[in-house]
Amino acid sequence: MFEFFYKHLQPIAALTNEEKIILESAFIIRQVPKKVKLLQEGKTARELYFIVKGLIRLFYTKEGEEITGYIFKEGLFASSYESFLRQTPGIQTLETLEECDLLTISYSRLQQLYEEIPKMHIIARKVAEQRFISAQIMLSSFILDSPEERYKKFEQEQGDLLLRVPHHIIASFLGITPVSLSRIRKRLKK
Amino acid sequence: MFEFFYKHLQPIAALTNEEKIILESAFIIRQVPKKVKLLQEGKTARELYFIVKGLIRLFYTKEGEEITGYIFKEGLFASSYESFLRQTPGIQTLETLEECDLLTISYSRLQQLYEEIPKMHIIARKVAEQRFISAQIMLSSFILDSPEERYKKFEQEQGDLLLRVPHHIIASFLGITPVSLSRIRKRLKK
DNA sequence: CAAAAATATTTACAATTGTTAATAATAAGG
DNA sequence: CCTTATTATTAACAATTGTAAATATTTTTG
Repeated sequence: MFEFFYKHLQPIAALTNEEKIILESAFIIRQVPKKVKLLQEGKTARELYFIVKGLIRLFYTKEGEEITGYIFKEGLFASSYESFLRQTPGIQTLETLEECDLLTISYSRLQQLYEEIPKMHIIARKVAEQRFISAQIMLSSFILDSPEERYKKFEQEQGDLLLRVPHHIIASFLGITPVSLSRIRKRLKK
Repeated sequence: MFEFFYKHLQPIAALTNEEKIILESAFIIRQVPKKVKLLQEGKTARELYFIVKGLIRLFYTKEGEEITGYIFKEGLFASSYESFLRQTPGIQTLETLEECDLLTISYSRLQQLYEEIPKMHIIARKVAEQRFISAQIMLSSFILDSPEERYKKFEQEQGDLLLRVPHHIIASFLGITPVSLSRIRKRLKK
């Protein structure tokens, strides 16, 4: 369980054995079934999740519709960052798309960790930085690309998700309707 | 010049007089005319700019077209964050839209500042956090809203820019063509 | 102030997307 | 294994957007 965690932290910051022991006491292993809401819109995110196995999606609710904002996969820290970082209620919901193996940590325990393991600051900053850059790339794709181009890029970079995630969820992630996604796929097949 | 700077840092972190003196020696005051490129696509961003007066736009180049990704105004730190944070070449260009009064700092001088003023870490983190949240809000607007709704929100939140910035620049910022923006404005007038 | 450049709007048409509803295909649950 | 629920595709039509080109309008600059 933790080996996978360390493998992903390795390139960011090397960890000593002492630090690993602290981490293993701080993060709680949790198995979560499919379709479980980890965070409800309107609530404050109290936890951060490192995904060892499974998928979590973040979505907004608009006029009764669920509109996907992000799909977290293995090796990522999933959370509603706005809500978690500011400890205020947000408009995002988190839900598992598959059965998940998670490493969970609370906001308050994370603050302790910052003091116990100073290196944690670096890790947190780099993770946030990475997340920011990822948001920036997505944003630029919305500004620069047509829905069809956006789908093509998605296919190249996250094609595996096409097999794991219902297409109507991917459609809303790309900012289009399922109908339009289906048409784009048909168009590209030829 | 620096009063405006301090006024904006105040809510983030209070500064002592000693710290202010260091800041005043670290940041270089610079007047830049309109239409000056502060960063070229393909180059690495070596500087960060705090805007005291004026506007700077960030844009991408696609098939000869300049497509606006962000418009920085007074009180913001302008930069290509990806390129600046990672010190690697990026695809973003920065250009002044008006004559600007800037407080400029280099990447290396900023690293020194982190050591001279530990509080600087907090400021940097909060600024980055703010920028991330802003990107997240923009991103969600692309996923959730139609171009028309996006324009309405822009009008409410950044309406002042409609008078300061050419509309074709705002159009590309909203992910639409100038023609479409003109039609939306016409539609909403009634 | 006049000519040139930049910006904004309009028109006409094609392409794409949204919407709604029906149908087909697939997956899940008792 | 069959029924039900979920997901995916298709069709038909309306609305919106993109594209290209012409025309206004405004701003810049010599």
